Amino acid sequence: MSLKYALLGFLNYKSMTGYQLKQVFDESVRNFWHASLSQIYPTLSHMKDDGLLTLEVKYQDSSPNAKIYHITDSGRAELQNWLIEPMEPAQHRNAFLIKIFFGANIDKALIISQLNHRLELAENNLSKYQQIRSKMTENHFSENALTLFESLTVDFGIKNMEAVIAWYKESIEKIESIK
Amino acid sequence: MSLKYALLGFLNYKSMTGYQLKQVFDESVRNFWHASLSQIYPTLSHMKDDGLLTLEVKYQDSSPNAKIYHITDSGRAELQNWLIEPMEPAQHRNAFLIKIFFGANIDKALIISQLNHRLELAENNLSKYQQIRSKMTENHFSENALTLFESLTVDFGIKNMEAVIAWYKESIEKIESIK
DNA sequence: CGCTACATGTAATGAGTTACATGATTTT
DNA sequence: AAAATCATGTAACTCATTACATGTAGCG
Repeated sequence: MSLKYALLGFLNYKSMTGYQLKQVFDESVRNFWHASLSQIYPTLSHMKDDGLLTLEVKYQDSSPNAKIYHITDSGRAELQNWLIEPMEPAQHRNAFLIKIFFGANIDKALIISQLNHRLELAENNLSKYQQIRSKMTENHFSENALTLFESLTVDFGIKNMEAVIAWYKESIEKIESIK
Repeated sequence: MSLKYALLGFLNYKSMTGYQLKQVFDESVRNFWHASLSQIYPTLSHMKDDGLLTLEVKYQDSSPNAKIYHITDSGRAELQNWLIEPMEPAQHRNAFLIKIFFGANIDKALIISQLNHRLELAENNLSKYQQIRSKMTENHFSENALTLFESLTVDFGIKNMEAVIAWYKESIEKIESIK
């Protein structure tokens, strides 16, 4: 369960509500980690039970009471341990490659159009990531440890999109050239 | 549930037992899809209930009876539909990038050693994939539609490993250069 | 008048992992 | 004698998605 560690990471920077954590997720790590509110809320509550967080309730008239979570020493230790301890690379499943693997079963034009669709999406993603990266450079991001690491995750996205874009293009050509 | 479609894909080529399907998986698509026997068996049984497969029991003395599954017309149609219909790209989670994102919280040497470990693994994977690819070329693979698609999945793995290897190397350099 | 933001959850379902259970035959 | 191969499963658990449920305030 890495959601736990991502939550600890953000709460280590600043105490927040589940709702705010969702926003922070969506602004920063959405491209490689996403979590819904209906997953965040019970996870926070469970982490509180485990002593990783404490809860401060802020009473409000207009909205339901906001539950502000604070990281505890125990939570900080848990985060540290997770960051320090090496973990084996996850074996990602790729359903699209299953489709490609069995691609000979359908008309090649139908595969090519799916590849083209994904090529377009990947090109959009790439330019989105490149824009994020440019802004980081403008803002003198990645000149200190704190921001360097954030910029590396964007670089990962860029490298990845470049690789899949090249693969989409080559694959389309190869499939077109076969009789 | 893509396991279902992967099973249909293989059973479309040849009728098999769950045990044999596991072997076929491990020999061909393991690098982008893996399934355990304890997941395959109930899935096959469920697919049979749904009319996608029929069951032929082969009585044996030495081992438990082998259950050979055959794809039905309905199963073939389901496979076709899935192959034809476009699907949105999955949003993969990457726990390691979460670690990198919060990397400033720990000693940089501990991050670098994790990056180096993964770099080594990725280089091993790359050469493994390249060997598979060479054998395919030797065997005149990828000269017809049936084998071309299989070779494309290997090319994907190669492109991907090359990209992450470059990222690992750049990241290590950047982290080392920061004070 | 409807949409978005704020703010919280529960319940059901699906997908996958890990542990447990059985047992003969063949290979090292 | 131990390990691998053949061959089947069940049960408990984790992680994540989707649907459902509630309600105010402010903006256009």
